[in-house]
Amino acid sequence: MIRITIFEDNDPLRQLLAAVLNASNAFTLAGAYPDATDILNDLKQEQPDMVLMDIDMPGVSGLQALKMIKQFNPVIKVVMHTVFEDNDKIFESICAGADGYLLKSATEQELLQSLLQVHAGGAIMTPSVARKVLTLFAKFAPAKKGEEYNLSDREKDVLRLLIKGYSYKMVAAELNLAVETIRTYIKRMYEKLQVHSMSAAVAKALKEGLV
Amino acid sequence: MIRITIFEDNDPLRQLLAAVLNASNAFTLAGAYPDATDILNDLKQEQPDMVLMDIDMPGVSGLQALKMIKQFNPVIKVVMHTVFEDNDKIFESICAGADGYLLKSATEQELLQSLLQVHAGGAIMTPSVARKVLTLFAKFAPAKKGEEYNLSDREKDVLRLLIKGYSYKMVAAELNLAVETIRTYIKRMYEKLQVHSMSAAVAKALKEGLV
DNA sequence: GTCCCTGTCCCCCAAAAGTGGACTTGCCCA
DNA sequence: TGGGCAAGTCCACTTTTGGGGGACAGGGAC
Repeated sequence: MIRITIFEDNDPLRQLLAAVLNASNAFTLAGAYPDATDILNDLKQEQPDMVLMDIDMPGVSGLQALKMIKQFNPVIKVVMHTVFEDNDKIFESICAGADGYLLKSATEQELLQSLLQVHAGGAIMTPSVARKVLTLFAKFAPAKKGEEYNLSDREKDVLRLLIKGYSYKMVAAELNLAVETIRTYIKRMYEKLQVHSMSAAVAKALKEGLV
Repeated sequence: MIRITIFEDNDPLRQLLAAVLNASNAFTLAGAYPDATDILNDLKQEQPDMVLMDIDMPGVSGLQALKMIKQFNPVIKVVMHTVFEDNDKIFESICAGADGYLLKSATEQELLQSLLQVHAGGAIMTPSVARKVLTLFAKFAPAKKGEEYNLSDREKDVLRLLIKGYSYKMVAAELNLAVETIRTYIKRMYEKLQVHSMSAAVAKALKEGLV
């Protein structure tokens, strides 16, 4: 039996969820609270395997609660539960280590199914949320690799060090080369990248995912 | 009826998929191919609403095919289909705009269900893939932690321009200020960021999502 | 009121960065 | 088999930065 704790400020909904989970033969309710004010104590006492967390709660928000849970014990799976598809909240939840993001519009079947899959080590999102995640992802990550600047190995070495804030001297020391040599690498690199300063090169490298 | 085209080099599997899709009353098979060598022509002739794409095919890979489809017509939904949970391929697929990423271990029910949800505008991933995506996401995205450097508005302005490769002079010109003023901002900023060069400041700003 | 942060400006000076050559070594290739 | 060419090594010269000072007005904070 999977021990699960619910945080949900809406009384009827919380009772419904509790009933649904208790009725299933896979879950046993460890606890059900209308808010997360005393969450750490609740968790310590009940030791749930997972938590179903409403995002919008008075007092401690679901997001804060999520962070506290993951800090307390990252093994506890946390599924966020909300009516809104708010990009920022989705984004924050994911970054805070949420294991799932379900809309309240999901059916009981879907909910149970999803919770089981999370317990099995997966992560779940309703398709509309998944769409947003993928969109966000594609926007954030795509260090577009399209541009190929043909930097030589040495040039990339140098670039990596520049990104760490090294000066010509420090790079030279690090690579056991003369400073003058470094100057040339950088010079040629600037030509390839079409920049004229370290900061521009570093910015380009980080933004386009070179190195 | 949703028009769908299949690319799958494994003959029995392709035939099975075709049969399953044809048997459902939601889909109609627009085409089924063992490879994507002539994909653009295939798409032009059949005008499918969506594509189920095997990733590992001889000749044109599923990844390449995905990119071609999205370039040809981004409206066509593409669901990637594979046996492997390969991080790189997941990553690339997402960045190339895939609308879903299904493992071949999914049941027929799940497959049909998922394709329907994609057609409805969602995105789908098997839970294990979703887990990887979330992990990648949390790693890639915004290291924007609580680090607060208390940069003033002007300092942030300057920082933004430095990231664009501007020199002190250019920043001064852009903001209609004396170069000496810019020097002061940058000096104070360096102290706050605890760096000693433009490149280090730019790197820090980009890595930690300041500005 | 005084203290401290911001915004604006100034000087000086040493160090670092940016640019223009120049030389050697390989390697590709015609 | 000699020319071209990218990469690796180095020097000289000019500009830009970085870090050290100060100055002064306006605004909150205390």
